[in-house]
Amino acid sequence: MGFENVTIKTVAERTGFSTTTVSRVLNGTYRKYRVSEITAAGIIAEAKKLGYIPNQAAVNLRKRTNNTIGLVVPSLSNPFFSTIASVISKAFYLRNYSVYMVDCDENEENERQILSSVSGQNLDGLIVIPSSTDHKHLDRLVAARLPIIFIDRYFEGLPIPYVSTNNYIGALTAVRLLASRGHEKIACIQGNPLVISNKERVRGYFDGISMEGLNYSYVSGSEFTQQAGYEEMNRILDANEKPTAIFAFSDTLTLGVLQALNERGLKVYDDISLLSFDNSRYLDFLETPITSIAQPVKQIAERAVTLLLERLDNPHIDQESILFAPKLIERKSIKNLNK
Amino acid sequence: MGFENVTIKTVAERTGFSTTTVSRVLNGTYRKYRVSEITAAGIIAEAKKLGYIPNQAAVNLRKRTNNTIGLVVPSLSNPFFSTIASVISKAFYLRNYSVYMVDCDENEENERQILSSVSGQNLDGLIVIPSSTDHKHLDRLVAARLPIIFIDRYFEGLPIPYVSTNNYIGALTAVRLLASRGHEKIACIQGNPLVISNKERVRGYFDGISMEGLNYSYVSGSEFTQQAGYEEMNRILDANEKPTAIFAFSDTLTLGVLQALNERGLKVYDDISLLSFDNSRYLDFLETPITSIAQPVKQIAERAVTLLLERLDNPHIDQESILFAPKLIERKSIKNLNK
DNA sequence: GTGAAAGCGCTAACAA
DNA sequence: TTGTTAGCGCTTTCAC
Repeated sequence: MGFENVTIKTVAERTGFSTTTVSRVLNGTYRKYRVSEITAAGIIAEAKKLGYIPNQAAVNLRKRTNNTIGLVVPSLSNPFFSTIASVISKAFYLRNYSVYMVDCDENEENERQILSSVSGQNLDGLIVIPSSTDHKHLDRLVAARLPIIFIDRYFEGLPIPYVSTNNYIGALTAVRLLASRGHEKIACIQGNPLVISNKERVRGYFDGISMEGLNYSYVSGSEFTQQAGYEEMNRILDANEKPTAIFAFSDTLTLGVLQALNERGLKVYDDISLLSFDNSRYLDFLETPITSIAQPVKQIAERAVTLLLERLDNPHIDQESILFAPKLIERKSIKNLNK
Repeated sequence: MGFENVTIKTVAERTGFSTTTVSRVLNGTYRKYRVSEITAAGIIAEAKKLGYIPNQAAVNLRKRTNNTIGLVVPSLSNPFFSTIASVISKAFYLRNYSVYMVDCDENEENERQILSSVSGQNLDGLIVIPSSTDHKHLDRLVAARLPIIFIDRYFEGLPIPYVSTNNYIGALTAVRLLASRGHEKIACIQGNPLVISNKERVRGYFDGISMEGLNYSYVSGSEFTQQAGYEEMNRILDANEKPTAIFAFSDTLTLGVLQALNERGLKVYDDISLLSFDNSRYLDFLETPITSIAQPVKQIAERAVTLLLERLDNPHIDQESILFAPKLIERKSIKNLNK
């Protein structure tokens, strides 16, 4: 830092007590050792006067724990993830935990590296929204019994609790709603195809298609960005067989869809129906308000916090994963073709 | 962690070299000490086999530095801040720095506490978007010569470089544009009134009003949230003297404005003109696309990174603060009253 | 080219 | 009620 040389030793010398006593007082365990209140008060006063601040590295090295949890997210520039990060960060702060947060940029290799160095940080636990397809790089951490909770994306082979939305039901609901309005050609634009939340939506999409006995299906897309949505939508509009409805797997994708539509002077509802995932606040105010599948983002984040906290308290607790129910928010982007 | 007992000592025992040599090899300084390549290769191989991961707490304690920078943000749930956080996090990751990120929840007291404990973390530097009005709690860090960079918000009394948008010019431009379209009653809805970026916008607003010789002015608002925007807009609509144009200081506020308007069946442009700050992507696709003042968010974040990195390299460098020019993005939310 | 030894600041047995 | 002592894992001076 700079001239942070005030240590317990300094305080010990100035008060005439041993470093042990000073340490006990200053880390709050002194009652347990029945240090007299008067001694404690003196030490605390002196520490304050000196501007003593405990060196966390020393504490960490000694106690082999940090009061810090790690939070690994794919990308903070995606509102879905940054909202989660915000909730988690605040929740742990309130409980005197630090959060060591890393943005993987939706990149598997980054995630691997980050997680491989994570054990060097002596973290107490980890909340991760994986960017990765497999979990080899996690196995070591799991074996070391580091408490981990997954959000949004998870690995079915791993005995690690996860919290997410029931994406399958969400997509199924979406498709069936569209079908009930007479849509027979429903195309979907996916995000990251490697990730389970996306895969589950695809599965729900196909099951919806087959339940409804439709014989058109179309899935494409590669990542959850506006640019990708834009490109995919253009591809769809350039194809021979055009869908009557689009199911976009996120609002970032939706923005790209709208961009493509705009450029061609096409209107949501009149020219093509649209349904999205995420239910961002602004959907209400769009030219055509867009029907969407909402995820309970805050609940998801809060549950993850609870789970990790439980686990920190009791490392041997048995925990259940949870898939929250998505919620259909109807607006005005779906034309009724039943006439 | 768990059973992370592989230390340099383990590696030393297994290879027959001293911990000194092992340390030199494993932290990459061995060339300097002319350790033979063959020794190095053997040690590296063994370390890899053992799954050795350096204990950062020990490194930190010994070297009194962390390769970690702190990032203090008001709230990750605000897209403006989360975008910045994303850029910064990725940039430092690329340069092998860890980022210790904290969300203050736009709360002064939180920030104070966070910053007071920060020196215990042995951080190498700090990027902060302050939530606070004064800088007393920063003085100690400044005195300790900890490299700090401010983003968006800053303190003029402090010799700390900042990077932000020229908010004054942004607001001035906005008001003058509105006035040039014949608007004489322009109300503005502000965000956090304590924060300099907001204050500068207010100043620009008032200067615009007076330059244009208008005699109506109205400023209210308390925080950068949709809810606040909604409440303020309702207040405005319930007042006797109604403005013809609204200048909202962020897109989060804008959403609240639209919500209030929607509820009353009022239309942007036809019933009231609207201009916002932030230029979110979705503004293009709103029922009435909204004219906005854009901030170069990524540039801001990247410049902050560059400044801090420079400072880390050379602690005595003299650095310039910078105010980026805002950019007016015209859309269709401003009616021309000059007829 | 390699190693012995000291010590970063803190905590925790163990003693008294 | 308080203190002595050892040591967490690493780096670094000094020595050879």
